[in-house]
Amino acid sequence: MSKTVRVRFAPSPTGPLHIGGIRTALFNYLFAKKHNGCFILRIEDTDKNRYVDGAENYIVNALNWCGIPFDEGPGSGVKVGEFGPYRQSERKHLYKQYAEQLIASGHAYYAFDSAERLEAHRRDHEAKGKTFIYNWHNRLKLNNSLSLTAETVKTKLDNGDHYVIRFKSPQDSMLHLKDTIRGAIKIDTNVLDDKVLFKSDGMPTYHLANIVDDHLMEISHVIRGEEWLPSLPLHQLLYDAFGWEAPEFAHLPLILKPTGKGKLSKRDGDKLGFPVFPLEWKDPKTGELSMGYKQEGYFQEAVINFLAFLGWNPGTEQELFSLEGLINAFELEKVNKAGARFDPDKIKWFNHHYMQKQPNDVLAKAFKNSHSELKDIDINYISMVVGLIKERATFISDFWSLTHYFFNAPTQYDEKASKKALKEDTKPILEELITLIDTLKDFQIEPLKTVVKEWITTKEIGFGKVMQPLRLALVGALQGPDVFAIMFMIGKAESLKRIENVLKLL
RNA sequence: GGCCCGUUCGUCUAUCGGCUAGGACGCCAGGUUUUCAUCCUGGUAAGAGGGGUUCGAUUCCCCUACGGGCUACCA
Repeated sequence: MSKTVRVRFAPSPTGPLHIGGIRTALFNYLFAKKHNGCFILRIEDTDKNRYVDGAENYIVNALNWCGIPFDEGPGSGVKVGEFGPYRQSERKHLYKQYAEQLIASGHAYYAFDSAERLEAHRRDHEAKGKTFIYNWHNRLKLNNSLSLTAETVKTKLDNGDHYVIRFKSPQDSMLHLKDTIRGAIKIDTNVLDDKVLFKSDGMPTYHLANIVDDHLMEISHVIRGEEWLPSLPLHQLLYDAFGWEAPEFAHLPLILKPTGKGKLSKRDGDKLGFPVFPLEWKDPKTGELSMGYKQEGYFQEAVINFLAFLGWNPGTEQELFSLEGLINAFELEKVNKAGARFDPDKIKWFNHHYMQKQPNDVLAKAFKNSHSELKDIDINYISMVVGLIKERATFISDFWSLTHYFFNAPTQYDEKASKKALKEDTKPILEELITLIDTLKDFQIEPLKTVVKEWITTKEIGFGKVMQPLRLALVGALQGPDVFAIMFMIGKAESLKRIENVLKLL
C-alpha cells in the first residue's frame, strides 16, 4: 500500500445511527488504524428534507461511546485540517462547478423535466409492466439540453427555470469494476440510468457530493454497505469523467434480521426486545424512545467485539478481541460476502464475558447509581457483593435480583424452596444452629464454615438438613453464592435474626 | 419486472482441489457447586439442487432454486 490510507464514514443525519452503521464505521476505523491511516467522519446532509435535529450529535456520541472516535470530522476539539469542512451542507458552494465541468466536457447535461412529468412516465411504464429509465434510449425525447436547442436551453436557464443536472451514462460499453471483497464485477452500461447529480434546490445529490468529497479529501479506500454496490458503476464513471483516480472499493455485507426476511430494522429491536441502536434515541418529532446498547447495559467492548465478527473473522479460532487486537488482526480481504443474521444471544454471551473483566469497584459504582435503595450503602460493601455475584450476571441490571438479600432481609420465602428446605425436624436444628453461631467469636468465612461443618458431621445431622433451611433463611430462596460468604457479608447479628425469622414460621 | 450481489450445522463462521468438514452461540447430557447460576467435559447439527472440469470437488465453471440489495431531484 503506497499511498496514505484515508477512509471515511459518511452517514446522513436522518436519525439515530443504526447498529449496521456502527459496524461500517468500525470496519473503517479498524482498517485505518491497521494501516496508520486516518478515519474521517463526513456528514452527508445534502437532503434538507430528511435532516433530523440531533442526529449528527448522536452519531458523534455513538462513535465516542464505541471507542472508535474519528480523526477528522465536524465539531470542536477536532482539527479541521486542509480537508474540511466535513459537513456537505457547508461545502455546498463546491459542488456546482464540478457539475458544470461535467457538462462542459460532455459528461452531463441540464434536464428540465418536472418531477410530476417523470412520475407520470414511471406510472405509465409500470402499468405496462415496464420500468421507466431515463438514459440513452429516451433522453433525446425528453426535456433537456441534449434534446433542446442551445438557444432554448439558454432561455430556460436565464429565465430561472428549475433544472437538474444529469449524468450522461455511456452507451454500449462493458464496465469492469473491482471490489476488494467481491472481486471483479461486470456491468453493461446500457442498463444504467442518467442519474441526477445536481438537484433543483441547488444541492448536489449523494453521488456527486460523494465523489467530489472523496476526491478532495483524498480518500484512499471506500468501505461502505452493500446497498451501495448498484451505485458503483456510476461512481466509477464519475471518477473517469473527471479524470480522477478512483479509490479502492469494498462493499460490506448487510446485517439481517435475527429471524424472518430482510435486513435488520428498528422494528426488530422493539419486537424481539434488543436494541438496534448504540445509544438511546428519542425521536424529536414523535417523542418515541428507542433503546440503546449503552442504556440496556451492554459494555462497549462487547458490542464492538460482537460487531467485528458480524461479517468478518480472523481465520483463527480466537473470538475474544480487544479493540487493539481487532486492529492488528483486521483484513478487508477476510470480510465475508454474504449477509449476516444478527444474533441477540451471542452479543449477550460477549457481554457476560466482558462483565467478568470489569473491575468490581467500577461495577459497584454503576450498580449503586442505578438503584435507589443503595444510596446510603457503603461502596466498598457493594463492591464486595458485586465480586461475589458478577459471574452469574450478564447485565448490571441483573445485579439487584441477584443481590437484594445482601441489603435487605427476605420478606417472603419461595414456596417451592420452603417446601423442600423446611421439614418437621428443621426447628430444633435451626435452634441449635443459632446457639452455635452465637457463641462464635471469629465471624469470618473460614472459621464459620469449619465450625458449622464440624457440628453437622459430629451430630450426624446431614448437610442438606442444615444448609437448605439456612440458605432459605438468609436468601429467601435456594440460590446464590456460598452461604458462609453471605453470612459473613451481612454479619452475625443479621444472620441470627434471619434464622429466627424462619423459626417463627415453624 | 429489470440489474447486481450472495448461498457450509438453527445462528455467526473455518476450509483458499485431496477433512472423521473445525470453532463459537444456542440447545441437550454429565461433572463441580450438598442450592441456583457460573464454570468444566461431552453430545446434537451443515457445504441448496442439477450439470460439467478433474484421478478427486464444499472449494473452479454453467444452469436452476432460494435469499438479499438497488431500481427517487433519499442517502
